[in-house]
Amino acid sequence: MKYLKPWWSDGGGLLHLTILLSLAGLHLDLDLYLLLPPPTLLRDELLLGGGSRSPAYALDPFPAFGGWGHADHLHLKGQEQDPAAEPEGQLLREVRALGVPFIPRTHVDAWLVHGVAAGDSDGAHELLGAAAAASSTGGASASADGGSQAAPGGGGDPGAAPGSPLAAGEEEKAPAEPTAQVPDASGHASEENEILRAMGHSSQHEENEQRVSTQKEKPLQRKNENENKVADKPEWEAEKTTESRNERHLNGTGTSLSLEDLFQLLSSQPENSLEGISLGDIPPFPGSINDGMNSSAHYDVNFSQAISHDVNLHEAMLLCPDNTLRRDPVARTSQPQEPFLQFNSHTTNPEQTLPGTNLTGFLPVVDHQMRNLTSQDLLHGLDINIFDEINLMSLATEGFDPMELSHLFEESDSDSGLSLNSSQNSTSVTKSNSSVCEGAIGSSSDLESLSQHALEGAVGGYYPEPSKLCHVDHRSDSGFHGDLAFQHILHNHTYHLEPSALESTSQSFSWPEKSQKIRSRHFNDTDRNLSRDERRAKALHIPFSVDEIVRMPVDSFNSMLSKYYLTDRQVSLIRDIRRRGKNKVAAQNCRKRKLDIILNLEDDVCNLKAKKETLKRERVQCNKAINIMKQKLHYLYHDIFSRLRDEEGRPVNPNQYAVQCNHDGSVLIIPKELVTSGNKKENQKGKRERRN
DNA sequence: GCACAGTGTCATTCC
DNA sequence: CGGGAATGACACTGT
Repeated sequence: MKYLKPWWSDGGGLLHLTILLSLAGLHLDLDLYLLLPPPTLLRDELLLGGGSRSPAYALDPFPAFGGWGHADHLHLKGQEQDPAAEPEGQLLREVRALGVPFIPRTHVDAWLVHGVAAGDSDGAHELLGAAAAASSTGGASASADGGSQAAPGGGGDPGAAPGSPLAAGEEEKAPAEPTAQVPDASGHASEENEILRAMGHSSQHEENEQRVSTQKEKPLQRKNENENKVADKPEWEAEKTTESRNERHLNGTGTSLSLEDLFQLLSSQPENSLEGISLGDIPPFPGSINDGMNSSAHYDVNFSQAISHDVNLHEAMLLCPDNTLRRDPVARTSQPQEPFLQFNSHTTNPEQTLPGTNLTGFLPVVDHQMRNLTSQDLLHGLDINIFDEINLMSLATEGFDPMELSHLFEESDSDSGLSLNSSQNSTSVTKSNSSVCEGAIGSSSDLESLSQHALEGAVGGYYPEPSKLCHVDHRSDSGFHGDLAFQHILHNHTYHLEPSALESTSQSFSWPEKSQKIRSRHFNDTDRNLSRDERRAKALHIPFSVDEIVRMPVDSFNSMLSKYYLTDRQVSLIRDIRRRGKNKVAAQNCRKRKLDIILNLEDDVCNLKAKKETLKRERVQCNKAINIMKQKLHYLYHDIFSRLRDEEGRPVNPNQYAVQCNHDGSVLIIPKELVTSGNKKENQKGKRERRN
């Protein structure tokens, strides 16, 4: 709480406060979701005519610091606004159709109170008590109003609102753990249980609301898809422009008292609570966050990029390794584990303090987990990769940026497309209209599923890995889970998740030291069914399947590109997909052909070998025949000469005479000398003839 | 841990 | 000249 003034006086929103506190201690990250825009933003929106839609902004939390000027007017509007009077305003429809997160006001209030308690200030108890008492007037209705408002807002994703039956089912377990394992909390166990039960009811109520909103959401999404074909602005641009609008819905209606009173109490706090604190004590935010106002705009407007905060936190950590990002020992020893205890002990009316929020069942669990970890324990496990993953998450949550996504995919190419989990996750979404939010809180297992579900929704098909949330989760205390609940508002319900994927995804929740390992395993499990191009296509919202893109004839392909409005990135990706697809088929054919050639050659070799054997056998047979003929000739010779007699009647010596057969058929017995000489002459004659 | 096969992709060439 | 096929080379993954 001490850090409130510098930021507030700087014009920034409460969000700054939470960021600052998150730097000093992990327990305050939750407050990142308190979207209280700086006065300039509010005025801008007023000028734009959006003020009437943002009762949440109607609050003037800084009366002691000058206020916003229009606060009263806005406040009246916000309180007068009847959810039924504007059930589906165009703006709201646009926002929901774009799947932009929508945070029920009640949750914001709950987190605010929680964040205050986590602030570990002496005045926090009083503030909490006062806030609870103040919210008792509007808190009860806030639970209902906030829930009803959350439903349409969460309509961007059926599981948007954290309320869920699952949470209700787990709510009995959740409170028991911290109570049993943390003796300090035993004194407040009953109060915790009451709170949790109360919030379980609220979450149940919200779930019912979400079911209604989910049905409304589908046609809206279709409408949005159709509009995308015509609209020049891609979704991600539209989302950016509508983020501020979404934020207006964050607080919903009805519970402004709790916030307002709290702020008044804060402003009326003695200055000693702010003593010794200056901006100089606060490590500057690097990068885009240059000053309080800018950072305020950055964080407040893009409340949905809760992870983005973490990215900046990471950057700050990198730039200021010795700064207070790592909680100082004093803070570590003095602050840990107190927030929830304080919160519980000083929340006289749980239902009003945390109206209708699913955080109820969740907080004790997180608390329990956090109790077992020091802030350093949590931060030590965070490496660059984790923050890079968080970057992915930020992409998913903040406006859809095809360029960045594409870069991400390119970077992830080497890791088997780590990029993203995709389609499989979404099945859980469709499945989890009831379960997504249910898991919102309830138990650690629910938390796992929640982290998964929340990821699924990121941005239409582009789903960061659940483990990323896990990393963030470790540092961000329960606040982040609130963001988790927001993330799945962006669900794209067009993708399917296999049941096995659900199981695997639930395993993805782990603490940092294990997350990398499990992350890769999870990715392998969940992303196995999608090629990289398919993931890329979904990430860029390519309205065609990869198969279509690849197999389509050239003419159809070109006409398709000209028929639909596609960004350069989309066209480039489509052409790449087609090229790679064609080449992939070509490579397959090439290999098949090569294999066929090899097989054919092998067949040829076999045939030739067989032929060789046959020829060998024929040769042997011929040789045998020749030998037989020689033998017969030899016998004939001997037979002839045995019968021949010379002029004196003596037998003719076969060694001196030879039988010569002439061409005319005559047979002569001539001396071998003549035969040899005659043969020589004939040979010489033949040679001469051949020479000539 | 290594070898190997299968696969996707890129670069290049050819048709 | 553009698109696609063919193919060598490389990297990655699973067995």
